[in-house]
Amino acid sequence: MAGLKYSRQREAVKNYLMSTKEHPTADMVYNKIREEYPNISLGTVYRNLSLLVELGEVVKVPSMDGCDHFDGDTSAHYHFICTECGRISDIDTNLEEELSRINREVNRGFDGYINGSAIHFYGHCQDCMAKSKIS
Amino acid sequence: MAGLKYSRQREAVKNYLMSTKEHPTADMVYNKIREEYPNISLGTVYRNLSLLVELGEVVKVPSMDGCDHFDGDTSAHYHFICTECGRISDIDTNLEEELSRINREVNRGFDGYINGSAIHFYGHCQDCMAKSKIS
DNA sequence: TTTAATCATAGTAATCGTTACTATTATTCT
DNA sequence: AGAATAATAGTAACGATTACTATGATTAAA
Repeated sequence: MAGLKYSRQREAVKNYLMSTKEHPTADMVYNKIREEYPNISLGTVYRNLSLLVELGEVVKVPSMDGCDHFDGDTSAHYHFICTECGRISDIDTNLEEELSRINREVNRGFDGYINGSAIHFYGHCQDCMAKSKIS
Repeated sequence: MAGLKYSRQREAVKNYLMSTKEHPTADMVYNKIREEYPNISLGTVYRNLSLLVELGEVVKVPSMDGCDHFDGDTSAHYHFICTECGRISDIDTNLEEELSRINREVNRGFDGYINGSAIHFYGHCQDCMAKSKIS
């Protein structure tokens, strides 16, 4: 009744996302998977990405560049977006304490009910800092 | 040399955004302004919105629904997104202290340089909570 | 206050990420 | 093996946004 069948393509998408720290877009996933399955279709990539997000096996990451990025690491962590090059990287600092305190604090003064929050960070990545020092 | 000329349309866009707490999309702005200027073009709205964002007179707000929302209130505040109806509302709690502490803490363990962060909150707005109690 | 320069506009076409559709292929159940 | 059904490839459609172009408005100078 669940009706979910195995597919090589879906497995390849998931494996790739779990193996990289790149936070790729759908198109980047497509191009990577195409190395192994040259005629996978872009639609298949999109469909499997949203399926995996629904299943909670993959996470959708916000970005500056207007298109969705994906992350196979579903553990609690946060993202840094370089305002120079747009690259997304992981923040490893544990913020669960602070964030749940903030959630409680904000909930106290709020009409509705808050059950989650998202935080992300902006700045210059290591590479872009190095580059700007040279020039 | 700055070359920025006055335009009624731009002023209307800015005034509307400063007068509402709705966090409208470009299309919503377009429909509102059309009441006063029936043949303003959608492109004009988009162009002025990004211009105003560049000038820092308006702020772009992230959302669930895939399209940009705008806010004429540029003071430090945060946003709540209702996961039921998608509506965006303001959070008035002051979090500057907590957030700058978090920024410092995260910066300590990070390769690049963090100069900002964004936080937003998810949950059910007052209206949607009322509705779900009825049914 | 005409003139010249240039910015902004309306209207339309093009772009880009994403989703929907359809006939075919793969997986699963019996 | 065969029937049932989910997943695929390929393509068309979609919606938000951007680009283009000829016309109109604003500014600065004569």
